[in-house]
Amino acid sequence: MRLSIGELSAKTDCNSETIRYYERIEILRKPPRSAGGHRQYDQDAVQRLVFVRKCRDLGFSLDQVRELLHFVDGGDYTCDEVRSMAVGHMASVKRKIADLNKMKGVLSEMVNQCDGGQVPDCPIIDALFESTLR
Amino acid sequence: MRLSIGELSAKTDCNSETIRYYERIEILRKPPRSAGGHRQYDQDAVQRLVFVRKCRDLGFSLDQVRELLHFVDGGDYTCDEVRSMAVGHMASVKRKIADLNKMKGVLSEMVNQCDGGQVPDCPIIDALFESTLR
DNA sequence: TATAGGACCTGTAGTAACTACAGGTTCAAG
DNA sequence: CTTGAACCTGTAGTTACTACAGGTCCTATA
Repeated sequence: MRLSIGELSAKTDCNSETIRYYERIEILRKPPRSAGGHRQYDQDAVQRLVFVRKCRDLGFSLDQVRELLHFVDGGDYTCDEVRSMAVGHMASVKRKIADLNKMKGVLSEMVNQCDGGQVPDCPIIDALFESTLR
Repeated sequence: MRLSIGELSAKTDCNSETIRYYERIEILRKPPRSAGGHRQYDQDAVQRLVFVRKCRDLGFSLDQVRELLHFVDGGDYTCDEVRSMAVGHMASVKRKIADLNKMKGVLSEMVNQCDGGQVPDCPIIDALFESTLR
């Protein structure tokens, strides 16, 4: 059974503009069209888009997704290759978490300095003016 | 003592293109110019840029920075206002951390499923094809 | 003082990953 | 057969920079 772009959109929780965008940048394949030019998707297209969205949800870039799809499409990948991409990505996720934790620490320290009164002179602003970056 | 854009750049670890960009979008003030048209910065400009960079390092958006600078410039702010911005921002940092931790969890689970051998069929890829998003 | 070459100038375009139109066509229900 | 929702293409906007191209200025050295 063929799906319109709107139906695919609903099924994958990915909006139609984004689907067309993915097609344009060759993440998704060009689907067949109806007589009037409307896109018609099959089950494989659903699978592929689910794959893409899941990768995106996990923070992979579209370039990384393209690479993963290339593995899948070619069928010529080894578990090793995929695993090392995943491990590398995990490392970058960990770095981001560490950075954000550092931010959180500084922010909470700043907020704690501040009693939140009505005085027009704020320890948070003062802290932001200090030139000791990080 | 007047600083050239390159000197300001070195002092604040913010590259010259970015400084000009900040001026264009009215985060930094237009500095006076030399006879030949080169920008000349003073100590206040250094302070202001340090403030901006520190905010950015803490993850504030440029719009938020603009708002904070508006407080500072006007002098008509209360600690309450600033504090509530900081608290709001901290909440969004916490959300990001939570999201990334979720990603990390899923990634590490996927990676653990995989022994990283040479077989061309990978549990990570399989997991990415599963339609259960999040 | 002439000159070389680094630093500076403006303006535009590119990046990532979408999103939001405008202006037009097709589809499907009544 | 009509109507209006869904679809089509193509372009431009978003964030926070970065990277030129093509030209001008500044300053240290000969």
